[in-house]
Amino acid sequence: MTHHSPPLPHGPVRGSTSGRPIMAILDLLGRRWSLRILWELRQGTPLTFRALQTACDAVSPTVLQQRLKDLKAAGLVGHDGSHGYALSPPARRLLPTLLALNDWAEAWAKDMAAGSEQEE
Amino acid sequence: MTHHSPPLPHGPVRGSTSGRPIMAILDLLGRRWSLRILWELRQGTPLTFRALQTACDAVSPTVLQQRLKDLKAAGLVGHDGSHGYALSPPARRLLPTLLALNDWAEAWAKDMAAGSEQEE
DNA sequence: CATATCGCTACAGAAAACGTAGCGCAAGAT
DNA sequence: ATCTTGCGCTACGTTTTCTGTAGCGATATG
Repeated sequence: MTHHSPPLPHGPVRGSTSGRPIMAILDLLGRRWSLRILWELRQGTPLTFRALQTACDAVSPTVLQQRLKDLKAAGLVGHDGSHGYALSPPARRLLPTLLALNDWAEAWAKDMAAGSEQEE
Repeated sequence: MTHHSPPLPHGPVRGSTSGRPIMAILDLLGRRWSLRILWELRQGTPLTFRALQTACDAVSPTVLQQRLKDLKAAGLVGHDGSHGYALSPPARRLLPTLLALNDWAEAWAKDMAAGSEQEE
């Protein structure tokens, strides 16, 4: 486990000392389950720790905890004690991009299916 | 190193057996350096293995090789022997989303800077 | 031949993720 | 008051992934 510093918009992150925000978010989202967590929270309704764990296919609580910590430090998720975890306002502004990714993925799947018609 | 199966649009991936394309891409992009590689290739000009390695802050060749293999299997990058690695047409359609992420990150950085004015 | 760069691999050590178990706490039911 | 249920979260040993460094064979150029 140990303590790594969670990536913040400025300041050095893995793979870049430039402090460019894109590098921080690329680092943060490039960790296992980060993107998935945002995806599962996209509906807007808060999810409890355990509900989130279930939604993420029984991800181990250790990583989920670590990731939520990272995402909280980055100001992307908040935890309302009585309701659960939810996206912060900045994170909600990321949703269109996430949905665009989903659309892209659908088209990509079709491409791949078409492109491998003769093989396998 | 061991061989995991790279995530493909359909078929089971880590954290989901549904075969939904979004799950596959969330898995693939949620691996270290995946997003960064796409980012560094965004300009369109092919990069050699070593140039890409340099661009990604001296990422170890083992992972870069592994990631390129995954991304190739997913049809996101191609390797023209004489020029280098470059984004495939489907991956190029992902670029607007990547640039949107960049824009979002800039705004996010401002949010964070403003939100932590009184602390630290 | 000597040099240089290419893509890529080997390998050992470090870090991250996994899976399982269970803690302390709070609210509801009996 | 006790029993139960679900909560957030932690411990800990195992497995997987990533890292860092070195260097291979191939190709090109002098």
